[in-house]
Amino acid sequence: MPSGSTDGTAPRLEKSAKNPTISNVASLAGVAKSTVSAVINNKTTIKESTRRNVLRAIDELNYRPSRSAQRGFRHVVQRSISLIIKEPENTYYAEVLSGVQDVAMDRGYLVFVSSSQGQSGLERRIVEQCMEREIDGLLIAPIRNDETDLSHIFELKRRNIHFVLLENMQGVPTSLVDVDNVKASADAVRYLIQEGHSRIVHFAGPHYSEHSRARAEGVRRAFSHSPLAYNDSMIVPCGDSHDAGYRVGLEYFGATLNPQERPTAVTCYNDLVALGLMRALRELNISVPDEISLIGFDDLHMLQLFPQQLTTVRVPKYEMGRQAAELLMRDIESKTKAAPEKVCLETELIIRDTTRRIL
Amino acid sequence: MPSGSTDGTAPRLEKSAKNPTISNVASLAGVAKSTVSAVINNKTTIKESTRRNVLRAIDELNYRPSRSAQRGFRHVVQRSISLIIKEPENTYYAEVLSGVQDVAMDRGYLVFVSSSQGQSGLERRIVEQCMEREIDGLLIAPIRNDETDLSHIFELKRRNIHFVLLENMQGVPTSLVDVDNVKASADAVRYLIQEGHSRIVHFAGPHYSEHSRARAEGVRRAFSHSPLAYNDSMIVPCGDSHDAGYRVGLEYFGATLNPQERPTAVTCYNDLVALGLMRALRELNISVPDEISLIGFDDLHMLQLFPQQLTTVRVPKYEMGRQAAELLMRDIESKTKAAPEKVCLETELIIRDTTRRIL
DNA sequence: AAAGCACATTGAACCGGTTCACAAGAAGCA
DNA sequence: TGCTTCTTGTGAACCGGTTCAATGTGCTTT
Repeated sequence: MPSGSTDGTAPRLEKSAKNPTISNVASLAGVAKSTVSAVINNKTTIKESTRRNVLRAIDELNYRPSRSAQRGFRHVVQRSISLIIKEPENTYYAEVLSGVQDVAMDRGYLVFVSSSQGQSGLERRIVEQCMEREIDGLLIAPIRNDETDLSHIFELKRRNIHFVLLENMQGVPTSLVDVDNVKASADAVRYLIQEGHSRIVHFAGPHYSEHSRARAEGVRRAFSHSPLAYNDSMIVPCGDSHDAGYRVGLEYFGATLNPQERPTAVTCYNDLVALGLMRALRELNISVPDEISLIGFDDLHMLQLFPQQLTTVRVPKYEMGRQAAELLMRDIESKTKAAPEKVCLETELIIRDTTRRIL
Repeated sequence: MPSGSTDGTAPRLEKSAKNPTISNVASLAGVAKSTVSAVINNKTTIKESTRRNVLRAIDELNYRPSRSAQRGFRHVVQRSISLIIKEPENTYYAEVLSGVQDVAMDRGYLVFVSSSQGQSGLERRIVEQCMEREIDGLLIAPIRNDETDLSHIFELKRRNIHFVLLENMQGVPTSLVDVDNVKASADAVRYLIQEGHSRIVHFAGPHYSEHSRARAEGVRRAFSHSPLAYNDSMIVPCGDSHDAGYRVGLEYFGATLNPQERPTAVTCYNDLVALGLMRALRELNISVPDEISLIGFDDLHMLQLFPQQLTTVRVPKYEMGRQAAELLMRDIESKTKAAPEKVCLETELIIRDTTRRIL
């Protein structure tokens, strides 16, 4: 009996807008599910007329096979990880990604990159989405590190999903790859002090970010180890974008144009802020480094493009990506649960053209 | 009988390294699969002792639920799309992503970004990986547009998977969002000719890229509509990175230091190349724009950061991202197959500080 | 006409979870 | 003791595909 009801189940073709299944196609074409499956998978045993018949039914229903059922649940090693970055416009993450991707490719993994756009709500949604999928592990550059809701992170732990952080999160005992931000920032300030600067300020990043707090803490620490006095007005709230650096720079230095009062040196949360600030100072006709010395943080690859070479703290971004990916994959591939591992990489202060000795 | 074999199936616990399933856990704990499922999903109807017993078994086997079977195949709207970019270090894509993400968020979609790192083999692998997953559609900035193997693209069509290109691919009839690169490039050259330049060259991008070929073609076209003669040496093979612009610039202008012979203006494949070239010219002590006028392409947001403002062709990157995402989502959500749609956005030549009138 | 064979198609079992009606045992109550 | 109610756990059915042994059909061959 070549036509009629196919399987035991008789999935009638509802005219509603639900997504069609292989059974709908089979019943419309008057064949068995397995025949439809064979057509879809280009098996050679299908008669041309049957194939056309089935294809017509597929087309009529606009059928698309569900990928979640595709492999019959056979245990497929998916070999993919997801990297969650904060901000794609910061090429910092492009350099990290490069390291991640190199390791991943070597080991046959694919890397998905999602941007949380600096919004922690988005970070949560991305993490949740990753949990829904067959993703073997996550690398996360977390946005917040304060007392806000970290439940998505704990959910990852509860579900035994592997992840490695690219920035410390207090109270989350997990693997981590980072640099010693406090020390690196303190080194930069100490250098300025050595060079004779005494009026130094720090253009700080977002208050909720761990990197930002650590770098501000570094400034404090450098002063406390020096004869100079520290006070809180040395930390200027700014942000993490070049736009923030530009706007805050314009406002801050536009207000005190008297060279006797204003700082002689600024350390910045990151290179982008420093570049934005440089632009503001250029507009205000304040010379760098003659009137103000400037230090960035990260040593972005693109600094090379600028005519004036920024003094900055080099962060081994590519290497961080590599090591984080390696850590993650070791976790994924070891069948036993490994203890969280913290990797701390070295930074280096790169002296270039935006700092000058005073007196 | 509270303990013993559970279901009809008796999945014995192999000591091999295979991934454990919920049945293995159930049989080890001596309960039904459904009980294990209830524990995993934090149902309240489970006695504390049972819960602990099951959790112990889960822990012992190091069990992780398979996410592909998680939702019982109920028709879940995944609502996620994947954006495949060429090169993360080019902030061009960060701006496109921004537009994509804004539309996607509005509509409840999540965006995965993958970088093909300029390697077409990687692009293929990423596309294949996306096909394996529950991804509703793809936005692709294709690397190559020559006669190489495009089977992964055709496979997408065959499988009825929605995708929109961000750069034309010959012979692939599909939806597309782009600008008129030929016209935009010709406009730039025409402007230079109007300003009195006659020795103009174009630093071209990779030969296999459609954008690159279209922009070179624009140069040709501008000359053919002018009294000046075109010849092929006006197209200088370069690349798409600032590094390429720098190296080729050093070589090209290092070779002909005589100002009488060398070009007075250069149009570049993109802004990155132009910035790299500017750096090379700076090192060669050739003044921009006094000795050489320079035009970029893209109008990257980060151009603002530079002391010298680059004249360039503005490409509406954010808008391209928005429109491509909207096109894709319309495709995804319409049950019927829509005809491919080509969207062509407007460009604008932005005159800034790197071009000058001659004579 | 019977046997043999290739080809095309089928249907049941399966993948690894979730769901839910129902059952068994304990506790409460008359 | 008998009846109801509550708590806890069960097992079959199901999700949407794939797989493969078995079956049916038509064509040759003997």
